[in-house]
Amino acid sequence: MTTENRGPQEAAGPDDLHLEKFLPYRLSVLSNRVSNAIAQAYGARFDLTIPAWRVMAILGRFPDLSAAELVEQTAMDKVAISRAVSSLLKNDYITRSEDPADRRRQVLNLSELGREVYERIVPLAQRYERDLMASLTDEERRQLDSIIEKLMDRAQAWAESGLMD
Amino acid sequence: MTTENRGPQEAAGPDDLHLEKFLPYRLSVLSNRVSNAIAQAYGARFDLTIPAWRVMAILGRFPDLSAAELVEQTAMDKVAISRAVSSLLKNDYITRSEDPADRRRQVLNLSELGREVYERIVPLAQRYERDLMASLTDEERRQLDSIIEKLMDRAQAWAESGLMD
DNA sequence: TAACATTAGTTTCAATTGTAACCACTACCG
DNA sequence: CGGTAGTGGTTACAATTGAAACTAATGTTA
Repeated sequence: MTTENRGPQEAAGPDDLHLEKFLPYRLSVLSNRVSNAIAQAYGARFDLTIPAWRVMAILGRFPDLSAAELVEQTAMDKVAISRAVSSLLKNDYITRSEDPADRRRQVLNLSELGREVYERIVPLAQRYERDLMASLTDEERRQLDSIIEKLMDRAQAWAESGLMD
Repeated sequence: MTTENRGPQEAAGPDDLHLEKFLPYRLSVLSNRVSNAIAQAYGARFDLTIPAWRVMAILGRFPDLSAAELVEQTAMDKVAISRAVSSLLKNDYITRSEDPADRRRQVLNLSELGREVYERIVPLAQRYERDLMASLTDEERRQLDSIIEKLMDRAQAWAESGLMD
């Protein structure tokens, strides 16, 4: 019932696309598997979505950011940030205060409660990451780091100049 | 106005999470950048969503699959497949015929038109992939391949056994 | 300082996605 | 056979997401 053993019916020519070898596809499957597993772990425990957790993760390291600065840091778009912020406010995980110097700007921070949650999630997230990393050698970890960097730059370049249109 | 030069206000302790170094996060950003860029290229030209294109990519190589077999091949869920299939039928990119041996089962194939589109998209997708790969050395490409394989297996293991709960 | 452009953030509405319930059919078991 | 369990696939409905319009404040120019 699997397609692996359909042998003769396979119709791949030289110009065919082998989805299972196609990097963008593999990245997508890998990324979804990993993110969903982790999100399930903290989502269930603390009522957090992925975007909300990302906002907390950034605010945990960089206090006093505005929504626009979160956009920069997270590569999320401003609507997603706005929604994450309002759900975090509802949970009392963050606080928001006006910047007197620019009354459009809102300064965000983890609340007491938010920091407690943050400090419980961090080790949990790190546990998943360590578990992933444990399947690699030191050497491979270094390689992966530099490879991701390169791919990221390349993909970034596409976005900036309609290069591939 | 960037957060890079906020220097002294950074509050990272030893147990903090450095999102920008956190593998799951980096994978997610990379994967989204890459997939979105490519999807934009073929989506605009041929009115295809990512799931629909994936279905075509598989049918291009493996004719006569059922929806369930597509689920296996693509790691998409059956609702997504069902929707992709119905949109592809609407576009006349695929054909569907009943399996007389099991009347629940529907046999899917690229139509004439679908195959034409497929054959125009394949090189386009490959161009993006090659462009990505071109930023790596041969050695790095091999490394990446094997690293992804390992990470995939690990993440798969999470799903199968509630290992990390 | 009036007019216009820009920036911060939110709201709205439509499209996409995920979960669960559902029909139709086949397989198994007494 | 008749009943029940399992499979293939779709539908329905709720939650998520994205694009664009909008409000409010600041900055800029004449």
